[in-house]
Amino acid sequence: MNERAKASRVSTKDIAHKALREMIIKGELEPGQPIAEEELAKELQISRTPLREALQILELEGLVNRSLNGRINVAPISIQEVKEIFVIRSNLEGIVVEDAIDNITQKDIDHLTHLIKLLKMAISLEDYETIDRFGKQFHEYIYTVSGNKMAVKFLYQLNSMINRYRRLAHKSIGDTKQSVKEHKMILHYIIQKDKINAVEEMKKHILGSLNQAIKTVEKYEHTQF
Amino acid sequence: MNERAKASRVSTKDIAHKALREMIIKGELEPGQPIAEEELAKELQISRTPLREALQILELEGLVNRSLNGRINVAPISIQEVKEIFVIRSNLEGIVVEDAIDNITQKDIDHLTHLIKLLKMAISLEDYETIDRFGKQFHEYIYTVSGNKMAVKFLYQLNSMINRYRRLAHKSIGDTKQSVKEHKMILHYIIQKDKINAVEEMKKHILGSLNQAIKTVEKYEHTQF
DNA sequence: AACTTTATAATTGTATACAGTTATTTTAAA
DNA sequence: TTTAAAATAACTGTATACAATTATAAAGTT
Repeated sequence: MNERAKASRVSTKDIAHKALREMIIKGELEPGQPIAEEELAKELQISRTPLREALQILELEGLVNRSLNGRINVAPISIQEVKEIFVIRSNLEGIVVEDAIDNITQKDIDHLTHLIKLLKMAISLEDYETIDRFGKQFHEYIYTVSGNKMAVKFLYQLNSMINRYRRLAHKSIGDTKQSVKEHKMILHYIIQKDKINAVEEMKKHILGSLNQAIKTVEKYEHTQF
Repeated sequence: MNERAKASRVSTKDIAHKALREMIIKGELEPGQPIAEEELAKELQISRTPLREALQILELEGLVNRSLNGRINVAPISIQEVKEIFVIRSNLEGIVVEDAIDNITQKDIDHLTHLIKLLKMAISLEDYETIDRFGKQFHEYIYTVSGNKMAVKFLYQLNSMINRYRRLAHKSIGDTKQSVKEHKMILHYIIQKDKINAVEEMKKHILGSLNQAIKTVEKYEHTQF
C-alpha cells in the first residue's frame, strides 16, 4: 500500500473512499448491506485505519449509515430521499446559474454552446453514456463559472447520491431530446443575463429528471427493499 | 478515555469533534491557525486515532482545511463565504417551511406561537443569549415538522459554520424587534398554508441577517485576516 | 553572504495490537 | 421444545508503533 501511496501521492484513505463510493453507486455493495470493517479491509488489502476514515467520509456523504451500536451499512434507497435530494439540488443549481451569470465571459458561452452541440451529436448516436457525460459537463462548467465554492461543494455531495439513482435509470430518447431543449433554454437565458428565468428554467430542468428517478426507485422498492 | 466512553456511551471521537467545533466557533482556535495532531491530542488527552476522525468530520463540515501536504488548519473566515452560506441557507430554509406547511398540526402552530411570545419576552429583557436560543428553536422546530431529513442535515452543517460568524456579531435591539416581526409573518403564512409567501418571507428573513454578518466579518477582515 | 546540499527533526499516514462492546452460540433449566 | 443464562466469538473503538513524507537546521560550496 505504502509504495502506491508514495508513487501516486494519493492516500490509501482516498483510494478506499473513491473505490467504495463507486461500489455503492454501482450497486456492488447493495442498499442495506452491512459492512464489516475487518472483512472489507482485507478485501481492499488495506488496514482498518484508512478504511474507517473512508467510511466516515461516506457516512457524511450519506452513502452509508452508522447505527447506535457502531455497525455500518450501505444507505438504503427511498423515494422520500430522492425527492428531497432533487428539490435541494434544483435550488442549489439555481443559486449557481445565478452567480454564473455575474461572471460569465464570451469564452464560457462558446464552451457551453459547444457542449450542447456535442450533446446533440451523442443523442443522434443514441450513445447514452456520452449523453450523460456531456450533460454532466454542462452543469459542472456552470458550477465553475459561478465561483460559488460552498454551493459547488454541496452539489458534489448531492451528486454522489444522485448517481446511485441515475445508474438505475434508463432514459428514453424522448427524454434526452427534451433535456437538450432545456439546456438550450438555460443557456439562452444565461446569455441574456436574465437571472430570474435562468434560475426558473434550471429548477424546472432538474425537477423534470426527478419524476424519472422516482419511477425507477419505485420499481426497485417493490422488488427488493 | 475508555471508561468515559463506556460510561457515557459516547465515543472519544464525538467528544473531540464537539469540543473542537466549539473551540473553533468560539474562536479559541483562530481562523488560519495550523493544527498539529500530536500536540492537540495531548491537549485533549486522547490518542491521534479518534482525533483524526474528528478532524475529518470538521474538514467535511468546512471548519478546518487540509492542504496538499496533509497539514490541517482552522478554516479562514471570508465575506465571500458568508454570502454563499447565507444564500444557500435561505434556500434550504425555504424548502423546509414549504414542507412544514404540508405536515403542520394545530399543536405545532401553538408551539411556534409560544416560541414567539418567549422571544418577545427575552427581547424586553434585552437578554441576547436567550433571544438567540428561542430564535434558533423557532427555526429548528420548523425543521422537525418538515420531515425533510436531507435538507435538515445540510442546514445543521451550514449552521455550525454560521455560528462562527454569529458569535462575532452584536445585534441591536432594533434588529431583534425586526426579527420578531419577521418570525410572526412567517408563522402567519404557515397558518394560512400560503407556501409562496411563507418561502418568500423566510428567504427575506435569512438574507436580512446576512448584511449584519457581512458587516461583522468586514471589521474582522480589516484587523486580523 | 547567498545558495545548495545534506542531515536532522517534526509531522502525517498506515498497520497492528488490545480493550471494550455487542452479537451469537452453547449449555442448562423449566 | 422453549426459555434463560453463560460462554464464546465477532466486531468496533482506541492506543501505540512504525513507515513515509515534509519541514527545518546544519554544513558545505561558490
